[in-house]
Amino acid sequence: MNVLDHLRALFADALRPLTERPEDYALHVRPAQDPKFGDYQANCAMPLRKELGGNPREIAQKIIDNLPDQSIFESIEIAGPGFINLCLTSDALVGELGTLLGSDSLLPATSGPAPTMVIDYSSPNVAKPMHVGHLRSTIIGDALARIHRALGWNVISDNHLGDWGTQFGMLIHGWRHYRDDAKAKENPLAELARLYRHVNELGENDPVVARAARDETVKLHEGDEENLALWKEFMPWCLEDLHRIYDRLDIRFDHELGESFYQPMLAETAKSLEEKQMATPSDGALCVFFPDPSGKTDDDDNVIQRFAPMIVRKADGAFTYATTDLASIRYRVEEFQPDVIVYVVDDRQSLHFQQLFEVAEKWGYTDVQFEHVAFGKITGKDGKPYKTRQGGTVGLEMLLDEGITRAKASVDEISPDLSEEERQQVAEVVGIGAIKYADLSQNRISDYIFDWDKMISLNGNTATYLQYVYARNRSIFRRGEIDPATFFATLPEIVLDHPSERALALILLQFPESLQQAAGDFKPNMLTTYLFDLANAYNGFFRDCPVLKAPSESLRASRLALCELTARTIRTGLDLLGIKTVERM
RNA sequence: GUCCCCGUAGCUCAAUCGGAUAGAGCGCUGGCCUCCGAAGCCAGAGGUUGGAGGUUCGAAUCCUCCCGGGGACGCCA
Repeated sequence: MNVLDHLRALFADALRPLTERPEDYALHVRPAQDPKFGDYQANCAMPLRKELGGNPREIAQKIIDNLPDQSIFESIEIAGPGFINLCLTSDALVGELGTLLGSDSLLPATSGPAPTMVIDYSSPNVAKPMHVGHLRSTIIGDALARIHRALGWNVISDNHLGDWGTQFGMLIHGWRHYRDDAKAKENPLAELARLYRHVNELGENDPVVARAARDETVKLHEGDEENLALWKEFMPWCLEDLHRIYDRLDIRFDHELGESFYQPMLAETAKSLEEKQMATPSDGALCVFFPDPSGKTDDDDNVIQRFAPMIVRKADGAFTYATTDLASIRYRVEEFQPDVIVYVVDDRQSLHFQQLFEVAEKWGYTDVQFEHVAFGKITGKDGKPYKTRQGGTVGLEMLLDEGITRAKASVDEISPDLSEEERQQVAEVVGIGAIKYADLSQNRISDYIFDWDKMISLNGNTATYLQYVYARNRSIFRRGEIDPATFFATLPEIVLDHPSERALALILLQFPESLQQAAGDFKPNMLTTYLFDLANAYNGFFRDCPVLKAPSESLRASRLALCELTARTIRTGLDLLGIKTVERM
């Protein structure tokens, strides 16, 4: 069981006679900020004083007296204005570690019905090369999906592809007029990419071409059979192209329901909004307005609007992405019955989502929680959007290649003893891991400065550092010629005599807490911070406590167990971030 | 003009619904390989958390105002 949850349950019981909201106050139990305060601290007495009055230290004492079971505590002390500092017994820690070591999973079994989450991320436009702008949504979304799954959620990941946009007009126009049959036959995907770039370039200088491409899009949307046939021909090639990149990133989706999927539902969506009198005609378009609830008017006697209107149908009859998003909400709710729908989309679309969620609620979707998980942009060291030296967009594929190339150069230099094949494998794991971790380790809301040297560095809070700690850990088992699977078939007794052993033990038990934190706030950096802290605690242990040369067989086995649990935790934690590990590097 | 996000060490960033003395990395200074991987570890210096008020036992965190940066704002998605 998760230690923190256990302590909170204990304190909730102790608080029950004192307040009507024991669970709320029990949330003030948390890991100690400083080891000198103990392992955990309960900060419930001070806020409770607001409700009960009196002296918070006396309240703290009452809480302690009410604790139903104090056997897991080495000490319980009241400090300062009423902090309750808790120190766990080594027996309690050892017991939990033993359970973990003997279990297949590092995570507590979940109880109760699993909540369902639909998570929408990545969402590139097909038929256009993916670029650096798609990176954050893809990586953060995938990590959040994995973390929630690990915590027992029923997670449905959905890639809301842009597969019905103007790029198809360009492709269709290009296919008709500039196609190279030989190339199209040999590699249709490459030919499509070439045609897209070609028409895009032509259109920038030639209004006639731009117009022709737009007309093809309109024909497609109107259901023109020939254009629809071409669309159906192109789509598998486009998807194949996307999946190749997702494979490299080790990312998969449960669904890829793009704009085209919802296209048949849009008219009905608009109609429903109109019937419910949520949307009204305005200047030929169909709009949802957001009047200020106060009913205040401006100088021209118009009711003040909180936002610009959401346009459901344009004056030319075309539907907008807002309509598509509403249709997708209806579909997702009916199809998956989610408790929450999460959108991992950049921060610039906050207003759109604010409007979308408000309209959805009004439309009747009140039993589902909506979350916009926003993030900032990727910039270069100059703080401007990340571009190539020539000022162009950085392709995602090239970015991955460069990460691997840079990692390969490091590995070649540092580990010449590994075979070329193994160095290449290591480079791929390190390169991709570095790119992902650099993104995930930062508070997602800030802009993030893309810096190759920093992300592949072995110093500091990087994937490479964690992978290195993991590999060093595994080398202990290799050097000792110990196979973990057979060695731990009989569980050794764990002893925590040295402070570094104890510190490592404590943090090992906090892995589930870090996941809950990361999941609760949709902040993967909570998990990266935990893994970095764990790696540092392990380094302290590794420095202070010889493992293979431990003074006794039993201590050796105990320390091997701590190594093994550390390795499992780092491996699992990185896996939940979508990052792989290698046994040697 | 309205609204949203951000402002923390020289630089890049953390900080668990408000908690004890605000923490890391880089860079800087010094120390550690007859010792399980030195791509490493340890120690040190470095702060008026943009500013001013307020709320309270307690504020980087909440409220108000101001300054600075970014972004969004009717027929693109």
